[in-house]
Amino acid sequence: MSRKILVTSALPYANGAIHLGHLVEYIQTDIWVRFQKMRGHQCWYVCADDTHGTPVMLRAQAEGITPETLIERVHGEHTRDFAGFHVGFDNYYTTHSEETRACANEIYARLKAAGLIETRIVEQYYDPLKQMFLPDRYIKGECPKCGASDQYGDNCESCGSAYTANELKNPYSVVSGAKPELRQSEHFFFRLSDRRCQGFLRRWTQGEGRLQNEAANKLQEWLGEVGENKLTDWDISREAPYFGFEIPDAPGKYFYVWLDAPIGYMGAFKNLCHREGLDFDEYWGADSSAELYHFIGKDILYFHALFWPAELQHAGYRTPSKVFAHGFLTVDGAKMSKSRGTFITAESYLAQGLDPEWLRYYYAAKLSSSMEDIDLNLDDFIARVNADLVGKFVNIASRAAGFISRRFAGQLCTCDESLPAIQASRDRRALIADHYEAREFSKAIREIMALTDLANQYVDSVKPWELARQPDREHELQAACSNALNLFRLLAILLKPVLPALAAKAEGFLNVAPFVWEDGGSVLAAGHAINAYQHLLTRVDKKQVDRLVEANRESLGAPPPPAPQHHAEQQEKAAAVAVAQAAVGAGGGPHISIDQFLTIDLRIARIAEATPVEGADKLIRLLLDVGPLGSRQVFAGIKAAYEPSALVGRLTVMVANLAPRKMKFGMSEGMVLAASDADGQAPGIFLLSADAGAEAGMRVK
RNA sequence: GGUGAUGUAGCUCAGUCGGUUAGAGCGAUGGAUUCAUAACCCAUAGGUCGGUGGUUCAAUUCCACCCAUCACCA
Repeated sequence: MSRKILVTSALPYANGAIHLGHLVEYIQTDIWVRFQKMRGHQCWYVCADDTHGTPVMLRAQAEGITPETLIERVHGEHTRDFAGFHVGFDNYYTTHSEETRACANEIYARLKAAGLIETRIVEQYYDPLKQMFLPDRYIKGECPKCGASDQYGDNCESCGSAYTANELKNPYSVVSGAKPELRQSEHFFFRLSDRRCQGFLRRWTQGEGRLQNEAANKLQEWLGEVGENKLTDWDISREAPYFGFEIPDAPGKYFYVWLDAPIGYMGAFKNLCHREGLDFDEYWGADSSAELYHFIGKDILYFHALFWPAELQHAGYRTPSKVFAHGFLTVDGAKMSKSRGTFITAESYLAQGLDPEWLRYYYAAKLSSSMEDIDLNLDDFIARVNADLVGKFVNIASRAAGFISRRFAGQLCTCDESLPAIQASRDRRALIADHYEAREFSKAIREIMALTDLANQYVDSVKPWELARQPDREHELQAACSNALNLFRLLAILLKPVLPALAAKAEGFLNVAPFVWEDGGSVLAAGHAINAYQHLLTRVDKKQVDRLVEANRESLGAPPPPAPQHHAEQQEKAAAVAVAQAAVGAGGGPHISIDQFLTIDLRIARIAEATPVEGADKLIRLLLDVGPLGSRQVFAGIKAAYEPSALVGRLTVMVANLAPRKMKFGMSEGMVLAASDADGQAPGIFLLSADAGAEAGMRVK
């Protein structure tokens, strides 16, 4: 029975290059789609560039071109990169399209009619020179807590504290350098907190198989307990100037980029419908019986499992059948890093001459249905691709083809279907199909490689090279090689979703029509003639990988990389975080200047009160007397080592300018210093003391 | 601080609804072989299953705590 399936991958932002992190998702999706198509289902795979928003607008200005020119260029780059990795979209479109605009307007109008759009006054910074409202990450200033300069509008790289842009001291616009002013404007909100949305989402998110268990649990957390409503309304509008869709009944206001991004799925499909003569409503109508799947990264689960289904539901469309979230990519166990050269773009991978199917295979061998991160271990990548694909899989064809071509004019004889290796391939087909269907690609690969081992063992057991020396055993030789090539064919069919180009070469070599899944149930007929064998796949050379890393390495001091695989405006924030982490990274590493040290305001503090904290195992609430600085409440995780009453009256050292932190139990306004052995070799926590004569409030330096 | 995930051989990972000697592939070592891009085949070595306690006749598997990494929340 043929299914009607529509599949999407998340839309990459039109402001940057595709890199290996992105490719996890597109390759995962593509493998799944190719599998569905091989099985004869009607499966459409659409995606698009996510083109709107402030970053695209500003980047275009910086380059002196229009946003339209920028996104057109990036669309070309993305299309090229995806094609290079054999990602077979049926349509790779753009959100900057009339189809997407029409869908966005329609959804907005319906939500408004349903009473789910609300107007509110929002106060935010405005750049008077540039004449635009500034997103938090386009404002810099001095940290309100530690005074560090050049900090972003949402948190401080220096002390790590979080705050709002309005709290920054001496703020300035990153765009123009001007001092921003606070201005009010009217924004539109999607009322996610509405009873209808909440009720619907509680049911929807718990739907059978709708989300991975881990994701469903996370959603449960976001939704809160029954009766409690933790959802907050979503600001979906932005003021001009903004690159995006103007809201129909609100001149000068635009849809926030994240509103029209998922709607881009519909726009891309609508465009495909036009081209292929498909019925849009058959896939998106409220009563659609087609299947709709979104592959996404775990970072955008919130948008796809809350906003998006709630929007669709209340705008009268069908909601997604399932949302598949995957984890992030690490390289050699760490976040991708430009300074280490592990922030590798798709373009450079291809330009350095690496085979895209090596990466497809490696990812497949690592991917499961869970949201766990996957690691690209470069040494393992080389070893695994070479051993599995070249040493085992391709080797089967290579070791049998020569005899068939030279001795039998390319002709095969009857395949022995009772052979254990052939039987095993047959027996495992259904299981492997289940693994593909369930996105358990690593399990599928494990099974296929076990079959590949069987095939090589078979060849070894019949020893064609010995048969070849015995003239009276010609037929045995032909039979052995025919069996081997049939085994190769069966394996190539099983691997085709992962290795489409290699499968195509195999089809050419075996002189057969493009494989479909059902072909795995048959063997090549006696008398079938194959073509001459040519190498199907080369080995990965470690030097190539080294060169790739070198080509992607940026010298220290270069601007921080965008976040590994985040989307749209989230990129900016992650970049700031990355810098903060790099600063503290190399344990014990770089020196700091005396000035940097002096930014930490250490003070002698007298413990005025010390009480246990109800509900916390490790915390003691301290009230510290800091002399002229007054008194501070600090929560310290030292309960394991100290009895609260024993602390009262003693002097210790505190960080007085640490950003206050709102904790479950109240504000913590600093921290006290204590020693402990990070390795746990010498257990215990040891609070610092001051020698006699020190007084509360004295500076420590 | 809370919640969750992860932590199994040098590497990448399975697995254990508690039960005799914990598995695979790669890598290493030894052997065999030469059809195949020195690939393949056979064999061997290598793990106190993150740590400490507890429950149990029995725990890597269950529970508690701790450590490390990551994520989310506040």
